[in-house]
Amino acid sequence: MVTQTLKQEITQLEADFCFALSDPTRIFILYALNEKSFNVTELTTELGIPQPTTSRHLKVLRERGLVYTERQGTVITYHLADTRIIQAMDLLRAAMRDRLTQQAKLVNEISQENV
Amino acid sequence: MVTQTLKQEITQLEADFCFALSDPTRIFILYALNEKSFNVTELTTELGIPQPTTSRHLKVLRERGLVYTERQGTVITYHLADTRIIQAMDLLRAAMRDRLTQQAKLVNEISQENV
DNA sequence: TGTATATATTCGTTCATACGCATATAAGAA
DNA sequence: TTCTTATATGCGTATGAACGAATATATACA
Repeated sequence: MVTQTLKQEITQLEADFCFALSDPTRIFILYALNEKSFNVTELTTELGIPQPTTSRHLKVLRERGLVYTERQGTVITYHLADTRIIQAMDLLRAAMRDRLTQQAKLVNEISQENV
Repeated sequence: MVTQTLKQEITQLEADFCFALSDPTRIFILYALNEKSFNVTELTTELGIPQPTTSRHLKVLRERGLVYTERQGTVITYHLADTRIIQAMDLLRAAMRDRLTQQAKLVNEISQENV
């Protein structure tokens, strides 16, 4: 079936995309790039990590199309490819926040019952 | 600095959340649960994978709060915890789709130039 | 050409995940 | 209790990612 294969391809792509988002450093980079574009050295300073590490994370984001680059001489500036990525992250964060609040409420209720 | 630590904690949580989304099978499960709730056996049939595999994926989703469960006798029904997860995925898919379209356009233009 | 700066890659190691397979646990029914 | 069905977990293995450290590549400039 084509449909089945297509479905698998899409979810695979989606998983690839999400994988890029599954690292704190990369999330941080994306939020930073949402504010303004940065080059590798600037990002390295912002993150306080070794430059090779920054480059490697950027490679992951670049290869999967979450960021794109622009070269000016030796300096390569990284840009956020699509603001919907941040919008998606914001939605997830909102869902996450509500879950934590709800959990806290539950814990509270249980400790009340045990008084 | 508290702010720095807090920021790290949030991005870590966010990464955890995104990690749950970084597997095709789990994405498939979430879309399925967005249509209606399923128990483990039903999902196993839907996915065409071994039952232990389904259970393990569900565990990942459950532990990170993307789904929740309800027990009726021996049957455990899984529910999507928050529809914003699907909304976020839809945003990412839209961004992904546009990126692929744009790539295809570029490839096209390049092959035109070479005629 | 050589040098300096910016960025990317390689290598080796460590750690985490996914999966198949077998098995364990949980709940209901006989 | 035993049996059956539903779900979860343990074990061993293979694969993949992250990272530190060193090094390679690329561009500009003298």
